[in-house]
Amino acid sequence: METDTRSRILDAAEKLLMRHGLDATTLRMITTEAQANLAAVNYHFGSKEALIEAVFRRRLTWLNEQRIAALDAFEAEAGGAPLKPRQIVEAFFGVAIRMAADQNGGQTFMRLLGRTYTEPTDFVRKFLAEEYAEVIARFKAAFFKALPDVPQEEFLWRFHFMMGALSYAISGADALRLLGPIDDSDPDALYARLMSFLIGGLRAPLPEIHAKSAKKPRARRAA
Amino acid sequence: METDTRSRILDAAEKLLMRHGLDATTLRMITTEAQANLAAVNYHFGSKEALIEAVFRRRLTWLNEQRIAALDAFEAEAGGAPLKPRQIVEAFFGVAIRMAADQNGGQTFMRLLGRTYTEPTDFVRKFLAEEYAEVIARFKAAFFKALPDVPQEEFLWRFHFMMGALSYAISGADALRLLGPIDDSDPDALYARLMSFLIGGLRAPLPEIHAKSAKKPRARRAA
DNA sequence: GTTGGTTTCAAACGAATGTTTGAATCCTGA
DNA sequence: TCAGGATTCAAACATTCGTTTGAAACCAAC
Repeated sequence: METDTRSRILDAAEKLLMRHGLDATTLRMITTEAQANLAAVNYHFGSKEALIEAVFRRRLTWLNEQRIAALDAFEAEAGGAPLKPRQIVEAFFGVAIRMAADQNGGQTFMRLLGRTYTEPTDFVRKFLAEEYAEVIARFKAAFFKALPDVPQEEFLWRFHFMMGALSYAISGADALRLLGPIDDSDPDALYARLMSFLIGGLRAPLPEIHAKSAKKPRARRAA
Repeated sequence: METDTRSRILDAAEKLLMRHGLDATTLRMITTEAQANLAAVNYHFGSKEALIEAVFRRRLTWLNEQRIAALDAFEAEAGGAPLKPRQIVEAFFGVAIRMAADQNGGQTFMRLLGRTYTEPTDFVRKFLAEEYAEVIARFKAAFFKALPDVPQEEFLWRFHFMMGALSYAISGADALRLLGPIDDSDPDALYARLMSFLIGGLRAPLPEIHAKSAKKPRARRAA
């Protein structure tokens, strides 16, 4: 390829980290795939950890900027009024699912991101928290405003469940093939499927544990 | 401890594999934690891979037997009639969430299982498919019977999403803490929360994509 | 008490890991 | 053209990995 060594290493690392995980991916695998010398990683990035961090930051910063931009657009359109839950879900998860459909590295990265969530190394969790701080705050506020009758703790759990569904939606059909033959080639279909599921879950009737919590007992339906 | 070396190794491996993943967990970490000699793993299990397989089989077989038993009970009670989706969800995910609440190893194992789903090594995927074959077949049949109006492909995706939500529900608050302070100490509450969410997602309105054929669509979409 | 099989132990094995080194090579600006 | 920083390269660095070995320790049966 014509691209420089640094970019080739980032691309190769992204792909191999997605496929084999953070620990099982060796620098020799990466530099071989990138057609670079073994020492190039330490020359360009300093260490393996710094390379991994660069791989994540390269796309994650952009992803969360897109999320915030989408939220900004909806809020400008609404002009002070609470957004519809569907819009907030679209801004957060829709952007992610669309990036996961991008065959030019976006898909690889999103799969890597999904699997990293459940195998957090300390140093990864550290800069992941950094990268997510702002977007989390913005979306929490938007959701709380849009769903005032859903207890905040309940919503946080549902958000967490939604992240899980997203992660599996993106993770590729690896685990899916346990269920049998299935077609995962249509990103538009996946987008529509996930959206329906997420909104169904988000707006499900509240569980019974909130009855004793002295809230409004008749607010059985979310929003 | 009173337990024998073999059991101590299994317990230590389960705990450390959950915390650090399959590759980052070394035999020296395991044998130190188990207060056993390094060679004990190869003596009792033959290899690191065989140990990992033993860790999974020890509890996964039992878990899936419980799932099938729960399904059997519901089906016997229904006597040929289709089950309620809520009952099938309860039999599959409820059993899992209840095992994840068991502080005596069950929680550790379920977290390990959840994270392994998104980091499948070849040999793990192999016996995971074995262990799941029967239970998947049973539950697919039950769901198809209970939800005849949901296209099978759509349901498989929803089942996949539900697995993702379960995985995150179980995975502990590691990723959750990104969202802010939250209480994950009440297993009953978690059970109720997840059930509401799953059933809400499972019964959500179908997405718009089901007009086209299952394979390559000749006409891409209706207008 | 001695035997024979089971289990534990310290030590070492070769292979693979991330990193470092210092010389070669490339490339740009004067 | 040539000097000098940027980049590449082969080789070696010290560790750590999973596994193997052979002797020591344990333990029930006779």
